[in-house]
Amino acid sequence: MSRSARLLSLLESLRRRRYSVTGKVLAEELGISLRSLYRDIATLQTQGARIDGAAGVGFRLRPGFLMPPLMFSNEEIEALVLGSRWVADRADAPLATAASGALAKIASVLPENLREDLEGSGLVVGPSREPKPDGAISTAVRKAMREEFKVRVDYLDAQNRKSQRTIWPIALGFFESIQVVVAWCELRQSFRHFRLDRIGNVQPLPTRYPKKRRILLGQWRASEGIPES
Amino acid sequence: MSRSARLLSLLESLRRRRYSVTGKVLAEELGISLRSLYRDIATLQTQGARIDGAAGVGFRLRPGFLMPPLMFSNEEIEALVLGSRWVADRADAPLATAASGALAKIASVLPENLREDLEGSGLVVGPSREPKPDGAISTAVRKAMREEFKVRVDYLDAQNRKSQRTIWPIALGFFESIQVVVAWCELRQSFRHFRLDRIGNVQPLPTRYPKKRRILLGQWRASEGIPES
DNA sequence: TCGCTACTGACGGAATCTGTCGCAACCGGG
DNA sequence: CCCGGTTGCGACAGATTCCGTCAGTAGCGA
Repeated sequence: MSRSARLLSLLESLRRRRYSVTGKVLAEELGISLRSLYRDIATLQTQGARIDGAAGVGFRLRPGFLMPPLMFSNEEIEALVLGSRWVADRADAPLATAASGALAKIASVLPENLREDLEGSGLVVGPSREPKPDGAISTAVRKAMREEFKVRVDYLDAQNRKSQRTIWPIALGFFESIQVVVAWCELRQSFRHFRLDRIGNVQPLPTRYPKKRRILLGQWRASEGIPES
Repeated sequence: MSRSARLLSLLESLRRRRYSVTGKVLAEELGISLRSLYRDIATLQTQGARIDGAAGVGFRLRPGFLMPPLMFSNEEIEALVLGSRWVADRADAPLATAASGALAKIASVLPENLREDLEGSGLVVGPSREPKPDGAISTAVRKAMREEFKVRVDYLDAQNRKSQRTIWPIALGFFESIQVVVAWCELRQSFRHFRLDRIGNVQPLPTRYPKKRRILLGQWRASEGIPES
């Protein structure tokens, strides 16, 4: 690989990661020595890329870019198509529609050859075995999450006890056949998760919850020991 | 000026002009010889830049090398993030990397407020229960599909009989825990599907298969009664 | 304090780049 | 049909850059 190609791919590697990467990892990824990596970083910096390097932590590309990114590779197109097909198959109707809408927008900026890749992609998703869960609940929960509003739900717990709770939904997890909403539960005053198929009814409340969802998400991650993805 | 810096500014020069420029002009602008300019153009082309050069006319950068800004709805962003996370979790390593790469590229052409939606998306994919299948086989099959090449595989059928077949892979299906490749089997002279975890070895052949993959895909769909997605 | 990591400098051998020359192929206009 | 302008390619020798290794400094977090 030529050096200039390598610089571009280094930029991509940095762009891809939202948090710090150590030089050693990058060097291995590119197949060069650590010393050369530092030289490459220096080169990019002199050309205008804003790269933070902190000792003991790693490198990070600050948003604010030297160049608009290059066009998608055909593998990236494949990944997007496959992912969208999965969403179209597994998620509730509005989200499924959004998935194909997003794909259409991407297609419209693609050069001819890549558009062919997109349209003729051979990566398909097998149909889900389980029947689709109630889409209305999923849609309502996502809406509340997006806008950071509280909702009131009728819930049936694992022991089949009914309860009614006010929760602050902060994440929605997709598993093989079920979906689980992670939320702060006002009743229990702690983070809980609720299977979507055990929620009988969702009533959106007009009250915003008092913290940023991102903050809550971070706290939940910390409490469960889940690293930043 | 280092060569890599020069390549970037050559790209800028080409992008700035809507119509053809002669090599001589570009060479003078960059302060290099004509021969070196041709070499630089060739380098950019091998790196994916689509540059038309017509004798007697000049060079021109065709659109589609750099990504234009994109606009999505919040729901479309959510769909893309969710889909990409699923791919990043379930597919083989290169495809998983491509998924996050695509997302990063999308992020960098998004306006600020939408970028926040992308980074703070609360839609997550539960970890797969099954161990990941052998990524090398999946990668090799995808490559053959993309380039329409035949491959030779060692296969263990449902009755545990070993066989070696030359197949034309045309599609790869992702199911809950397994992946299945759909292919034309030269041995059986018909479309067959092969579980990826029962393929012991994949040997890429240097021969292209004689029909377009899209045509074969259509024939297979017809033979199975699957509608166009 | 310790471990990890970002940085920098120097050096010699390897790899790449550069300009020059020559030549073929192609386009448009005379 | 020819001719000037242009892209494109190969070869070559000298200049330049690049690379890995070794050594050392310094900052961050625990």
